[in-house]
Amino acid sequence: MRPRPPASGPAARRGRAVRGEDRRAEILRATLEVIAERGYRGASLSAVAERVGITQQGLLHHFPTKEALLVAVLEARDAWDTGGSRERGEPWPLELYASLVDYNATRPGVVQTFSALLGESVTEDHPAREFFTHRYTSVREAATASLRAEFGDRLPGGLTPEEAAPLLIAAMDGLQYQWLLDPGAVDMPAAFRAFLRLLSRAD
Amino acid sequence: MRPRPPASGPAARRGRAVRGEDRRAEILRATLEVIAERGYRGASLSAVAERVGITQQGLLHHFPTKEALLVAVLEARDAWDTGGSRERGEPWPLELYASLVDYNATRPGVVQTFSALLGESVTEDHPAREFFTHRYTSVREAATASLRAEFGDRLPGGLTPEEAAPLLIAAMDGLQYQWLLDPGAVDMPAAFRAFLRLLSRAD
DNA sequence: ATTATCTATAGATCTATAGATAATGC
DNA sequence: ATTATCTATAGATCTATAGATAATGC
Repeated sequence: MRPRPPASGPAARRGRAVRGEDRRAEILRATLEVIAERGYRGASLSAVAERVGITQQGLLHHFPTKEALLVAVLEARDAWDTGGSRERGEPWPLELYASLVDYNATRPGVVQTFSALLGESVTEDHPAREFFTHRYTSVREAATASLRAEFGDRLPGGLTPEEAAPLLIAAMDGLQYQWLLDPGAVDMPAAFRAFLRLLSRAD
Repeated sequence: MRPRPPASGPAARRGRAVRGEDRRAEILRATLEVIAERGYRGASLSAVAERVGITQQGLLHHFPTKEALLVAVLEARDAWDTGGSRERGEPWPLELYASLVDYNATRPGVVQTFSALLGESVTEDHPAREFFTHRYTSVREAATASLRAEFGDRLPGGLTPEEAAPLLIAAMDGLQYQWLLDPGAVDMPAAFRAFLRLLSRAD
């Protein structure tokens, strides 16, 4: 993110060129929307451009290829959940994971974009594959550190932090799919807190 | 599945027409492969046909549309994991879920097909969406029954079977993504058994 | 006679390039 | 002068339909 001139009112007024950074931000937002609706492979540049109000060729002025656009989306969203934003610094307390799930329950669009991309990323040569592979390595490490800070080398349930961390992440991701498919059938935040109780319970 | 004539040796000999049921089975197998590699939206009829050794138009003789092909794949695979095969009858013992995860760890292709479809299914108007929605309802019910059979109305960890069931499914699915992205980093069967210990441990 | 498969092709897309025109900032 | 955007278009696909030909089963 480079510095940019002070905001000059609502961008993208029809028929007027918009400064690069503003336009880029608009495009990234529109891309997130379209990916949520159709996935990356199903997201056409035209659909994104239409939502921004420019032509597909105009869009390619800002991002030279479709893949570059996806990479930019992933970088701009490097803070996806517990992913990038917390590489360094203190480990999150477990309560913060629960808060994150609460927050996600209020923004199905973002969760849907993330879940659609994660699903696609396991297919061959998918441009988000490496991103997600690295992200999960980093997220598991972060969760391990959180669990160790909370419980030391052995959780009340008997697992080590290294054993519990992938499960904590899996529970978050897996619940998201169930919730997206049938929001009325799964109380995602409650289920995740139940999982945390399971981990924490001294009993 | 209708009855079919006894198998007449390796099907699909080049330049020879193959009987309907055999050909259909070949096509479904090839479709599973291509979906694993490219997802459903990325899977072209030509790619499937090429793998079977016929033309794309020849494929459409057996399945009139691409969507009909996907539906047939889903129906043929209605036994996906704990999905369809166990609608009725005795609930599975928990150990059988662990065995299923062990088994899945030996067939990444099937897991990848499933995971790619699940990911796509949360996008709009995806033809597998309804299938997965129903499947998860059924799988949660099955898991609830298993947990109740094993522990009664309260698990050792303090949860009810209804609370624990979505977590059990989420753990399976979530671990699959982590494992597919980085098989060396996640011991999927061990992690899942750790989750079951967490649920079961009386302590 | 029916089933399987092929060739030909329509009609929609899709990504990307080339080059012209318009708007903006110095 | 640079940036943003457009029109035109190439070249690849993609799904699906129409109709011809070949193989199979009765």
